[in-house]
Amino acid sequence: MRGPGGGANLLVLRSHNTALVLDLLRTAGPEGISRLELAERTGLTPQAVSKITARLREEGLAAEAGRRASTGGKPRTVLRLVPEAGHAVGVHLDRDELRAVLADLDGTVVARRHGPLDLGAGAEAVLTRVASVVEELEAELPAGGSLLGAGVALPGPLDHRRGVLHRVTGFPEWDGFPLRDALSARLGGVPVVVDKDTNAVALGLAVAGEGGSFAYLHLGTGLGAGLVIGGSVHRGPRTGAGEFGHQVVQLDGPPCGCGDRGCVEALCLAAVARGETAEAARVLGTGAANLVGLLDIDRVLVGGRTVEGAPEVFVSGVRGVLEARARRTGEECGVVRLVSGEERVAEGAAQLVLAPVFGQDG
Amino acid sequence: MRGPGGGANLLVLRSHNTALVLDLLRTAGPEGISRLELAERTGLTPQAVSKITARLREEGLAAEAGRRASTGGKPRTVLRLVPEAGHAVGVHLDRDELRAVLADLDGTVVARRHGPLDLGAGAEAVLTRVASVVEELEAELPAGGSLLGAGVALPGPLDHRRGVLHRVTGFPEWDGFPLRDALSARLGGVPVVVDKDTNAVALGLAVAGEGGSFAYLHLGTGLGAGLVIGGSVHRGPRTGAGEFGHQVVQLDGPPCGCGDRGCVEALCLAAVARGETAEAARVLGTGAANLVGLLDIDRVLVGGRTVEGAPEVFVSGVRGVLEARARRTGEECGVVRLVSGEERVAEGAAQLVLAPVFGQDG
DNA sequence: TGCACTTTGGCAACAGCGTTGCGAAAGTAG
DNA sequence: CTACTTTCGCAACGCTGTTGCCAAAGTGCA
Repeated sequence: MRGPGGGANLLVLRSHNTALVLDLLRTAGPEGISRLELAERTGLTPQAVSKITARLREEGLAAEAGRRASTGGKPRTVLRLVPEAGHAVGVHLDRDELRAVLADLDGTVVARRHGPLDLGAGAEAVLTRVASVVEELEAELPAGGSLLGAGVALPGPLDHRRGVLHRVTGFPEWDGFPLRDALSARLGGVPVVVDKDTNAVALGLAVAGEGGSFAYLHLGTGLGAGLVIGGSVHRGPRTGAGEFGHQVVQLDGPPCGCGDRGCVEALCLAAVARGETAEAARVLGTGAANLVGLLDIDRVLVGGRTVEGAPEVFVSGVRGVLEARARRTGEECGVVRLVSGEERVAEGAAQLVLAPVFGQDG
Repeated sequence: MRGPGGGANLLVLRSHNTALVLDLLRTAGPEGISRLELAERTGLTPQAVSKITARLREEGLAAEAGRRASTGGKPRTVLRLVPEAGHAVGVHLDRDELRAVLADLDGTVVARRHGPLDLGAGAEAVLTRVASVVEELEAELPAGGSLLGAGVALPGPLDHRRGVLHRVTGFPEWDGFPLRDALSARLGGVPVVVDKDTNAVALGLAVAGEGGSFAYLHLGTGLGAGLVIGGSVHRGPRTGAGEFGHQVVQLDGPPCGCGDRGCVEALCLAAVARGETAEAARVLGTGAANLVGLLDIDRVLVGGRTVEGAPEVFVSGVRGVLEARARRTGEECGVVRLVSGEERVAEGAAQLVLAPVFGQDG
């Protein structure tokens, strides 16, 4: 909670606490949560919570949802988030495919689009395509519903803060393209947020309740990572963090496409190509263990097309390396878990817009 | 800025803004800073700043320090921090040496102690020694001065949050020793903070104006790191972050004391032992490049006894690897700089107590 | 020397935040 | 039906930063 320059005034205070309450309402789901419980969880007084929830109910963001059983007195009134109070579009641009979802405040997908895409067709063509998909989904908004914005997730390294792409691998014409502003202009001023696909997935996981600090490692045609530290996505000063794939784990090893030698990505994919999946998993695990040691994160999650090919091998391989390390250091081991889902990136992209409402990723 | 559970009330708001103003006063140094400048920098209104500074002056933490030249109107009154309003003791426990300093709010050292130490003499003996040194320094407080607390920095891995040591390398009897609470009890309740030596150095650098995100790499008898991300020391959920030395950069490489193979520490120190300093620097640089890529940090700083032996070789070696990586990724290179100073760790330890006053590391 | 102007910064009134005191509402227990 | 417990809103309050206004303290020009 901080305004421009770090100073906080009463408006900042209010939006901070409001976002906090909204987040607890969202986390509680359809069963809802009582005012007193909100007070306990936030550390605010019950009366403050009452005022905040009264305002939220007036604005249509929250509503009553029945009552709890009595514990000897007046039963608690249960409140819930009204998910239809706001929507966001999430777009996943891959090298050969486009997926887009319309999600409500709760993150629930209420409409979807998908089809082939040629990133090489040039910025203008892709931009037109994306804009029309967003408008199609906007047309499916429930009556009276409003679109908070559109989130776009795509591979290459990019500047999240300015919404500018650099070096989308294999497509030099995208270099320096101001995707955020261009798309926002096409959409008539609708707010647009742009981020790496791995960051979108990591954000989606964080919002879905994957607490604390964790890393999402994505092994597909390349190897990337999304880092969540203390509940928020870590992007770094130049928003280029998460360059996991070109971490060197074999000094003077085999050359990598990036120009260096012995990168995790090169070693891992080469092992996969040789059919040595277990070795690939061990290499991946070594990189993960380095990450865990440096940042002391709680968990590592692995995913991506290549992992899907042999999930058990990758999970147990990475887990093996991490557990061996944990036995030496005495620290709790970062647990490894497999995840999947076709629309995961698009849903995470929608969260780029939704999460700030709940005080996350703002 | 957040209270228990994340909820923020007016008290939290006030201490946040007060700390912000105090930090700007500290940063401005003896020349001071005007109210209007404080308002611009914090984003608060001039009137709010006036109220905050009035309170600080009443409490003796701030004072007027002359006036600026007029720019056509009433000249600005300049305010400054009163460094004597608070002091902290910083203690550096090394394997064979103890250094302690008494620092004022500004971080200026006003008294010092140092002498040999035997960490192997056991917890009780060392505790008595440390307590007496702290009391000696407390006696040197200026008249009316108060001691805010004592910060203790030492090598091994430890639990910063609970103030408990684990595995001080080579001294198993320290395992699980609750240093913070034990020392605090000896000192009659004076607040005590405990942290790794590398974290103390990193914090000291951050407070001294080393902005943004950076890593301090310490190469002495071992290899450790202190990470600062976005202005605050990153310790991780279990406060074990910064295990830089046992990052694997050579799969199946030579065995390390930790039980793994190909760790940066082992490779680096082995190269030093062979007299191949340039190779040691290249290995260190590779580990640093991995870190820079993962976290997208701004700068890397290297130090420690081994580095002091051939500073130019290490700096240029690490810089070479980082610049080569930057040429490939197109991202700005994390600059490498050499630092030194006998009391640096002890000064940083004092900042473990002082920094929270200024809203840092709290 | 005097007057107009600019800039700083305090005083007072204010709006809005969470807090406290109190009482109505809505249950259970006997 | 009565006593008790628990929830939760209303009203008054204290404290925050904000706004409107004016005194203070300079410069610049006639």
